[in-house]
Amino acid sequence: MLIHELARQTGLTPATIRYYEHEGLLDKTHSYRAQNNYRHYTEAAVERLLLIKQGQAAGFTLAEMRELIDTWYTDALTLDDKRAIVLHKIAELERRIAELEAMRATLLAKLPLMGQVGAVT
Amino acid sequence: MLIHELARQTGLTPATIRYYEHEGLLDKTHSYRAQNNYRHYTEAAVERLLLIKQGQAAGFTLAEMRELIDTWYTDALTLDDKRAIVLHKIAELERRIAELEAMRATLLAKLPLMGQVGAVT
DNA sequence: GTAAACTATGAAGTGTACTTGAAGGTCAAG
DNA sequence: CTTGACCTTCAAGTACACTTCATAGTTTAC
Repeated sequence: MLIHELARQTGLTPATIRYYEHEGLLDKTHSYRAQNNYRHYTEAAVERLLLIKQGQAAGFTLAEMRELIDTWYTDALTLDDKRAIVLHKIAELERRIAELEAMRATLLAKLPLMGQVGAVT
Repeated sequence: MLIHELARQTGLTPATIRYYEHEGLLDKTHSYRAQNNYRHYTEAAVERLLLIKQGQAAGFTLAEMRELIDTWYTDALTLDDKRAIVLHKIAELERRIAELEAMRATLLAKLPLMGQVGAVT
């Protein structure tokens, strides 16, 4: 598929996809160039971009997502090391979930006080 | 207290606190200027900054935090309107928590597959 | 009375993640 | 055979949240 179609399927823009490629988040397994120099994408590109998008929504930077994906493909780590890295990322997510829940609790706690003098700092 | 002490108590830097003031996140109820032009802060400043910090950790922008805090102090909204705005923010937080949990589920699902050919997109 | 450690301002620089613009090549439809 | 909708690259611009720098005034300790 062409970049326009990939953009449609992922909810990104063609410019963002080119930017991600430039940042090393996509590689030759996701696209090839046709004779006219147009990028053609595989289904793997859709899944990779959706994974990156989900990571972004979860607060990971592009660099973090690239590192995470890279651990999958490196030969410099054992399978157990790779699993440990992913488990570490999961723990990070759980810490963040706890932070959001703390903020939620803070807002809930302030809710009944709203409007009172000095209730909100 | 001076800016250095406020920074210590909040985990921010003096520069960041001045920046927040410049961005309208602190006002005269949080500090006054001494004769030497030094800022002196009240305890309210500590709580305000910790609230902002918590909001930041939860993914809210400074502009969002300022808006949220402003709803507390405006006279242009009824108490019910204010509560509705805060409830809306809480709903936003819950959507974000769901996104983080989705990412967590994605990573957990990939965990047992790691190292297998084509397992990770 | 001077050195260290604070305070101030304003402007410029940094990193992340894009977005926009310029200038041009390609392709399908009528 | 031209119009419109794609595609290309590269450079510059934008928004956010700071950080750093330059310059200068103030306060505390010895």
